Amino acid sequence: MVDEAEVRCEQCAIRQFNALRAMSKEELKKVSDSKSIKRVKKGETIFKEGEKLNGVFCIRNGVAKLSKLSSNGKDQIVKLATKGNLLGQRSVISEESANLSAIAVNDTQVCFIPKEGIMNTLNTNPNFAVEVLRHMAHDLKEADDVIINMSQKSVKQRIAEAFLYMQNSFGVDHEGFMSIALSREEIANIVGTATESCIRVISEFKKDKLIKTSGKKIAIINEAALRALMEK
Amino acid sequence: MVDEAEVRCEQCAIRQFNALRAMSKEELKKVSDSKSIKRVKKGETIFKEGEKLNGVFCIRNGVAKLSKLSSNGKDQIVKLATKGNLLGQRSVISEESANLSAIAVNDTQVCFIPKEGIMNTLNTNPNFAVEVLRHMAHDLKEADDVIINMSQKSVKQRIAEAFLYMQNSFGVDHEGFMSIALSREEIANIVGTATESCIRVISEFKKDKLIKTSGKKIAIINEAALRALMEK
DNA sequence: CTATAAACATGATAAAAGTCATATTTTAAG
DNA sequence: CTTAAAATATGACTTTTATCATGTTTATAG
Repeated sequence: MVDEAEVRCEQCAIRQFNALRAMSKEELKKVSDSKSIKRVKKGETIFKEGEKLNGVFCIRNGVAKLSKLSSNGKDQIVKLATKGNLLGQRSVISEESANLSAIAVNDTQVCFIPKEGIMNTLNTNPNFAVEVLRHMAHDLKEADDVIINMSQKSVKQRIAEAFLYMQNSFGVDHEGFMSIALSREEIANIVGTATESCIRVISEFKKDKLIKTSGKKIAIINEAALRALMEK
Repeated sequence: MVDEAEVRCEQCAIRQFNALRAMSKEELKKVSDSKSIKRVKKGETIFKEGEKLNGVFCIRNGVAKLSKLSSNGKDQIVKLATKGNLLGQRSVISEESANLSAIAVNDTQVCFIPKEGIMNTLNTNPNFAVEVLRHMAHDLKEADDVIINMSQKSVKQRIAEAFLYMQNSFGVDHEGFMSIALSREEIANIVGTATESCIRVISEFKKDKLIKTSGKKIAIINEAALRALMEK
């Protein structure tokens, strides 16, 4: 990770996507003074599970995966985070070490915000606290839904859902390929299956003309069918 | 559900287990004036997924299951809630309809607290907001861990873990049987498997002398082995 | 550009889990 | 107490998914 300092939070449009929008001008100024920007290259770690975090990370651009090592030695990706998402909030608030690791999926810029600015504002500005709460409530709902999917849907359905989610969250390029390009192994780690199983399903989807691929890039070509398959 | 009113929140020891502990005397008084106590019999619904909630439910005693219907028609139990847990918080805060249903696992008493008391306090008392946040952060961590278990562990491991969790959270009676007695189907719905598969694993656990049963009641007789199996 | 590793792909097989059928036991209603 | 319904149990079989082996393609370092 490389440090630098260039943009002021007050001018930063990205904060509209997260709870920082509820901070006052003065609070934001303090945060901005204390923050630092870091460049994280693809595959580099932003923080590791078990680590004590001294602040939160706001993603300026790029995508990070939040994952945890299971006792069977496999990594499970719990969530993909992108522009505007705050990482490490949960750990800072509950004053526990990080439950998940955050690793850059592609080259990424993050702002590191020391926890003091966050905690002080939390304890004095109810608007901010409620806004953080709203985001956490949303995350919790999403997590509950992932539990349902993991336990009740087949690997094929989960991969279909993952593709629809990725397309919806990260968009497509001019040729229709999804902007986010994950390895087969990463996709397997999102849906919680073996890499080979994941590859097999992708091959099947290609054969059935639900998707097409070009290297790591994937394009959905029959969204309706993929959606039907997902819902079964 | 039957309504009544008898106990004051100010005198209620249960609030020490949840975010209401961070309310001031006056705030608590208001909540207490507006709350109502309801008795919910085993199997009765406290609220259903999709319902708009006008407040939160604080469990006085008994156990409730929080579940959601999957598109394949099966119920997935996401969480068991017991004395002191607040239900419906997430929906009230994010002003969305309930994502989960809450159903009494045994005869239960809950206090219904209209959302106004909660939201007003949230918007004016940062201590309370932070306390709610802390609880939600904890729930989120738990949910993430459930995702890992669901995707990476076998049915046998998940059932072993469920038993250890149940014993730890709800305790045992004088004969060593767990105080909470779930049906095989409910256990299956917690670990996300077919009822028959769940029954088979329980039979195997009995044969291997890891547990013993008496009707619905289950007692762990070899915790160490169960724990080893869970971690694999 | 070439060597080497990593990622992708696919077959063969095994293991895990689901489904369907059918008893047996337990529980609850009358 | 009896009877019907629900829950538990188990066998037989199918489907899904994991694992291991091996080949092919694609990326990357030098």
